[in-house]
Amino acid sequence: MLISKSFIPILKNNPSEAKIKSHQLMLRVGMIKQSSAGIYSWLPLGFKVMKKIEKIVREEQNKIGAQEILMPTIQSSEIWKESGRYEDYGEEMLRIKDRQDREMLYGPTNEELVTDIFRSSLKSYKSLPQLLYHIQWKFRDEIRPRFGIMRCREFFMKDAYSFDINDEEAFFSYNKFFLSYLKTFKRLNLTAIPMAADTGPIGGNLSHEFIILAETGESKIFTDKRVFDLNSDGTNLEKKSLEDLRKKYEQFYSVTDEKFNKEEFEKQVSEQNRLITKGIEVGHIFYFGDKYSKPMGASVDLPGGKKDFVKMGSYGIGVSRLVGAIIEAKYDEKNEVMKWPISVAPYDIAIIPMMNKNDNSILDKSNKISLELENNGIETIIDDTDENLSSKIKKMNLIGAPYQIIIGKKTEGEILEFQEVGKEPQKISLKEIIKILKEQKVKN
RNA sequence: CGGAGUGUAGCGCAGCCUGGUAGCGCAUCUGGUUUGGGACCAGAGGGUCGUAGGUUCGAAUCCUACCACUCCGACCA
Repeated sequence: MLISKSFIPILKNNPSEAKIKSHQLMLRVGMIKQSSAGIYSWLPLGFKVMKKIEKIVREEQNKIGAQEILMPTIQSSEIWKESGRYEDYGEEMLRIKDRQDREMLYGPTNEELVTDIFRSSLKSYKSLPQLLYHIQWKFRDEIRPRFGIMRCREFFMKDAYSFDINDEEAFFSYNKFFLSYLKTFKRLNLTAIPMAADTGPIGGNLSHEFIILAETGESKIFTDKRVFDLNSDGTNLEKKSLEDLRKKYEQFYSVTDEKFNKEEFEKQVSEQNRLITKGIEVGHIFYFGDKYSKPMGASVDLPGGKKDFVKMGSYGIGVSRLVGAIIEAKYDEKNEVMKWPISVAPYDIAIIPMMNKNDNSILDKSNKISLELENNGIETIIDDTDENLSSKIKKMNLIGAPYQIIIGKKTEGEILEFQEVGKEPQKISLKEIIKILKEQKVKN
């Protein structure tokens, strides 16, 4: 991509309305544009990142056998009346009337809709388990939207739903998502900690929030530092292996303030292991049994000829929120340097030519290098404007490609000035650069 | 919803108190000089001052209502 042809409206000043760094960067570098309170348009740079996050989320859902569907954003109030949540959900639900005066709503979540889909199609225990997910816009009419896309009204979310024959199988499904979430966040280069959580209006009694640490987070968390040393390596999709994984995490005290109990915390966690800080909720999983299947009559025939309501869980990841969450974790606002994890970077490498009006050779060389990189599956962005070096570097630092090449009169032959953002520059050949980036991309 | 603010050019702001028809920096456009860490010179374009009323000879400025947005709080997969 050539900067001169791109739609990446960069501002020199921070817009005054943005108070946290993800919001500042996103407006500054033209990733989003506010449309009204808590509602945003996604411009090319931001959309690219969000799409890459979505892709990773999708891949990790597919890996545990979940199947993708797409439900509408507008739902009928009927099914919500069936579940009883039409009244319970309150002002946060955006209610709309169509021309026939029917009560509709913009979906804040999809338990009812997916339960309706399930009950009308599947009747036998033999069809279970079923894991369905979709990635779709949601709307929650927050009292006070804030922090840009971190707490907005319209947002992009992956929500999955599990259907099982009994509790044991349902916990098995739950644990699959538990693993899937750990793997997803790891690929996004985030350390997300599963924490015991409140179930809120979704209901149920088993729930984990996945939280990443960030000063600007809205959730207060109390945890045992040792939980950060854990990972999901070696876990497979066997029932036992998944149970062990959850136990491994649950052995350490780790909760948000809703579930905080000072006595327990002090009893279970030695003083040097205590960590009280703030975090951003990026995922939330729930088990709620027959909370929806019962009132909505979603049952299957059992082997003995009896019927029972299916046992359900739901599993959310805030895809659009993750864009902000990654920035909160990775943006060095003091030096104005963003470095996207290569798995979601809008561009893999930035090429910075030092232009000379009377000599096109440097730009030609840059274009050749770019083509070569693109042919190897590496996404490039070239600043082909005639600004000076410093201003180009500052701009690229905000765009956040994790690698940069500078090409100018000092460039000698095939040896290029290559730098991983935040590390020492090195002089290596294009071949070596391609090798390094390919390796990084495969790894992530 | 309670409290506090803000609304003037794409972004950041001044002007308002003390009324006389709008200004600065950045960005944009033209020409030129530059180009190894946010360059310089010369010129240009862009705003019915959030909206609607009112007061006044005259309103960005004073008054009223409304709208939008921001912040704090309550709220929150």
